[in-house]
Amino acid sequence: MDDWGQDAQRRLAEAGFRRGGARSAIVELLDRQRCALSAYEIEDELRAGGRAVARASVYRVLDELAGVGVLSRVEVGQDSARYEAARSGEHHHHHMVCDTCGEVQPFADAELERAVHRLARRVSFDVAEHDIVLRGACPACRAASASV
Amino acid sequence: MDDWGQDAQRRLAEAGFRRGGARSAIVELLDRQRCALSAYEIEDELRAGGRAVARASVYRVLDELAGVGVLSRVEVGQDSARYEAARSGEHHHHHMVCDTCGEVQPFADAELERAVHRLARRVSFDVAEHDIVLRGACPACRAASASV
DNA sequence: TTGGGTGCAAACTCTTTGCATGCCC
DNA sequence: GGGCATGCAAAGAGTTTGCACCCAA
Repeated sequence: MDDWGQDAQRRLAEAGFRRGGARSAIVELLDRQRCALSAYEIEDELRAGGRAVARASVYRVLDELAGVGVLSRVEVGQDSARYEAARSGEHHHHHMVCDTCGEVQPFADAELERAVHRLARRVSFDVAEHDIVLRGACPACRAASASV
Repeated sequence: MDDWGQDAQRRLAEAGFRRGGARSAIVELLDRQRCALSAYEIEDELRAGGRAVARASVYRVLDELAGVGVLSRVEVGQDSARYEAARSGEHHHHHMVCDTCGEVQPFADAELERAVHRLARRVSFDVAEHDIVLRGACPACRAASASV
């Protein structure tokens, strides 16, 4: 499961970046996540893990990772942007966001992907990526509002 | 085509809002658009049209319109949020964004909508809305980069 | 030794809030 | 006349930039 981390480090090296402690710490943290984190969450997790990284460095490294194509930036709402490892094929997924509590859950759907790819061939743009966000109520918040 | 504007005004009134010049100017502007505008674009258009509205009022009115359910907030990238009239059924669409020049184009696809609705029944969330963003190169930017 | 990597702080952009004034009802 | 609507300015949140120091190569 740490192949993403190694792949990311390799691509950074190929792009001419040197090694650095802050960058490695961020790559390792992202490699351990199952879903997207915000920049602040990344900063907090790193500090909690005993390897604090300056906020500016967090943003710089995220930008570099996105630049070499191993990081996805996900916009799930009005709040801050989220970032997650862009793993190859089989892990491709999208997100559901709870309007009430803000919880973010990943989901994957082959039929939806097929529809997107068929559509991509018909439109005037050269489509490179796609993001799909479902918004609504998570099970917990739905239960809470139903009981009121 | 101005039924959206009237509908919006009616819903605002039902929600207990009074009438106001700034609000009317914004509703009328949004009613004339074919795709989403940013808050700054709205402010500029209004000033250019001779009915300047303070930035704070733009945001306040957009928030009120979204609150009564007649405005969609669209996140299309790293830049600012965009807003567009949420017209009923037949006008439902999503967006393609050019990574190079930032152009935003609307598109609609029935198959994609069907896939989303089928998916919505299977997931744990109560899905109320969905956003789909395609990113890539618009025809002009693709031509420009191919000729380099 | 040299130049990129990092931390710190300030700047910047977009958005929200506070308060005084003015208009709708 | 009373209270919401608006404008202006300042505050806030998230992100970016400038610069000095440090470390990898």
